[in-house]
Amino acid sequence: MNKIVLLDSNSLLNRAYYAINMGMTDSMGRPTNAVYGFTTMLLKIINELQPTHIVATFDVHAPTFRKKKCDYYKATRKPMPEDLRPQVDMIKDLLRAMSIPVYECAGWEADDVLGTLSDKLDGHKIIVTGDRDSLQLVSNDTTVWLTKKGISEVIEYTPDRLAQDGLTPNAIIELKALMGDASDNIKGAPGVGEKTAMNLIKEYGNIDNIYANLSLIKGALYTKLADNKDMVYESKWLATIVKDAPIDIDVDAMRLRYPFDSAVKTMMEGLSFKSLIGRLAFENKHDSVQLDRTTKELASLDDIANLCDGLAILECVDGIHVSTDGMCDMLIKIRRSLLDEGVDYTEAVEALLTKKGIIFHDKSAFLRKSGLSYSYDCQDVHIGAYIIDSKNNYEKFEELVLEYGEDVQYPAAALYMIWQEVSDKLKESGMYDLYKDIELPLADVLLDVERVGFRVDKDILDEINEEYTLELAQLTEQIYELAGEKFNINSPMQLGNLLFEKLKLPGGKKTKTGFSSSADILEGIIDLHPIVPLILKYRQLSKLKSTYLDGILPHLDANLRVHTCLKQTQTVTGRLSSTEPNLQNIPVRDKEGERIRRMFVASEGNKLVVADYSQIELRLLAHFSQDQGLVDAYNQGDDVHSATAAAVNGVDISQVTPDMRRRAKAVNFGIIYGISGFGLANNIGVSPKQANEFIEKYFDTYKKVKQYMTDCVEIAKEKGYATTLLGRIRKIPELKSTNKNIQSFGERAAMNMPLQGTAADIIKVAMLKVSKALKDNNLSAKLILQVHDELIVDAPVGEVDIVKQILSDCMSNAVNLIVPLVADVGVGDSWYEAK
DNA sequence: GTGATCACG
DNA sequence: ACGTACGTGATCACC
Repeated sequence: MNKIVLLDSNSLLNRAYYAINMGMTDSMGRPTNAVYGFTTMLLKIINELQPTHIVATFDVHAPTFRKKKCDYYKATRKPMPEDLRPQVDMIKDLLRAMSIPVYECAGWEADDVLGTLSDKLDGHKIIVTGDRDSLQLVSNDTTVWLTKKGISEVIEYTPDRLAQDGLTPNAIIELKALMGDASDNIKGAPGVGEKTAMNLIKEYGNIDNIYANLSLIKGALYTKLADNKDMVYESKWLATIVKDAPIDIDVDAMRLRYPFDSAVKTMMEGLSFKSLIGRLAFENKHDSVQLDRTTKELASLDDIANLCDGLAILECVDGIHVSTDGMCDMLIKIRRSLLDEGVDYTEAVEALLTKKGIIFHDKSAFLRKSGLSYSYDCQDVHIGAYIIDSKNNYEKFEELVLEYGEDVQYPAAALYMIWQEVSDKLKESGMYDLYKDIELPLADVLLDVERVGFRVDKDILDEINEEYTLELAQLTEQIYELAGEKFNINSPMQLGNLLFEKLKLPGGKKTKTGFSSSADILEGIIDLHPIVPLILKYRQLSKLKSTYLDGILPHLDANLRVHTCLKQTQTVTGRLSSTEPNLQNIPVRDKEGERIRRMFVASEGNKLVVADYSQIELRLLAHFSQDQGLVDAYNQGDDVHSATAAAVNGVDISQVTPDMRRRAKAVNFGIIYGISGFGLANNIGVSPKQANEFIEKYFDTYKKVKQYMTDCVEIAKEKGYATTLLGRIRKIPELKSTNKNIQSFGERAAMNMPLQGTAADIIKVAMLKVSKALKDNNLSAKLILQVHDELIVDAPVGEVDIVKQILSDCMSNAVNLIVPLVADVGVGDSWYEAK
């Protein structure tokens, strides 16, 4: 059966244009970012879908015959950005060279052309687009590849996939008719948003049925629907993609001619698409380049295994085939030759994995996607390159290759060359040990942590959710009542207008978009109007609900565990980051935080053992500065904030008032962040003048701290980077900026990096020690999370005591400082109880 | 996509 | 006279 890909070219170019903004140009300096993104997508399509036919559709910008529909659209459509327009012609030229026909129809939207093609063509049609509207074209023989996150990922929509979201192709139209779409100038029923529309469609199925049963609908919604019936029907007409645009269809012309003609290669060379050329196949190759051993046709598993000894290229396996996404033609050739021989691909991959000395681009990503484990000696250039320059995160192999100036056409060779350069740089900069002894083994620990996951008590979650839902409904009503109107409380703009214009509360402008309604502003006017505290409470609950209740639910697995992704190459300071979901920002501070943390529980029959470093960054400050006052305070086991307050105010530690301690604590934090009078003032609510006095007194008390801070900045300026205890560097080019703000930022970063970065180093060492100790003692307790200065272990009740000991020892002895490194340990059934 | 807001260390 | 605390990620509204 024919497999026909229909490209929604304008939509894809638009997505690509915004997704790739690193100033790509061709040899003549013309921007090529959108063309590049589009071509990448085309490559992905060819590799993954292996279509028999491809056709591209475009919008026409100067239609000769206007259908009424266009008049609606043109009113609001944003003009195409200046540096995107010329790229439309570039891609059309490229498509022509590829013999991919271009369909466009004056007076009709590209959507309509897509609709017509998908309706008239026989076979399996796949529409590739970034526009959700096309989902209405999904059918038994038409699927939609919808781009996500720019263009790097796609979701394939089939009728079944739509049903998962509670949708049907027709429902897409009905929804849009109800809620409208500002970008297409479709009005819908004003006041009906996504939620209401979804509920209506769930209940009644379609608009006709809604209006047939209108009497069942009560209140404001009835009025909104009744008053706008005509508009809703007009919107539906506008939202419906037509399937009979007047176009001549020539199926044969759409047949994919791949490998492409060498003209395509020439053209891509002109566009400077070096990396893409290596991943596409061309006919009539008259390469002057000598093929090396990495690109020759491979015949057997032995060949692969031999070749990959010490030189391999694994990034992404899903199920039974190695994806070539981000990878090389060598793998394509391996696949082809193996398939020709009838060899099982899993076997081939496993054969590769018996080899030691493999160089991975990104081992973690590979193992994550494949579900495999790999514990032999290996190297990882993604991690290596991150350590060399933590600002860059080369998640895509091509980006890494581009950065290191290698040739993507021979990816295995490129990877090998990059590894050579990375390891040289690591050794030169004294960071090879950090790489080899800490970061590389840590990657395996992190993967284990992810795979074990954190148990969530769904009953508690549901209970809190129910309660919040109720309370939010009540708050909403009260807020509307006090405001005298309904509005979207979640909209900072609408809220600002209400508070500061309608209610004329003081607070004025603060952001460039309008009034600021942030919590600290609202706190300042909390007594001036009864609506303010209600809004604060609403904000709090809706934040908690959307992020930590509704936001966690989709991440629960069948065993009610969440598996966060701990990224090792994300932050500039060396910290980890946690995503999908972020388990490093689970609320803790007040009563509601307590309730949320009660959801996070130990496995059946287990306890959570939680250990966190006590003031690790401040202890590091004492260590680095060697300030006697600070060092003594820690060695004597004093409460350091109180000791600071006493020293700064010149009183005995017993005379320190809570307020003095609070301010001293704020100054201590300020020091860690690279103090500024303004910042401190903002934080503790005093005048900048007063704040500056605090700082002055602090530095007077801890003279060597001041010296240390000054030295940090000076050394960083001289070297261009700041360092940590274990030699990790953070490049700080901002220090060279002529813009004073940017330079000041660089200075604060230079003061902060040794503290925050060293703390990150230390807990990484502790994690390795803990992980090893748990294994060495044959414990089934598992490390399940790190939150910057805190480690969480899920341990059988019988192992709790030894785990407490292990955590405390490993953390305290991770490194040797001139002050004690203390870790407090707690045990409980939930995260809350254990802290 | 960007900005505002707010959750954490 | 400027604008600023350091490091993250998720959600929402808006363009």
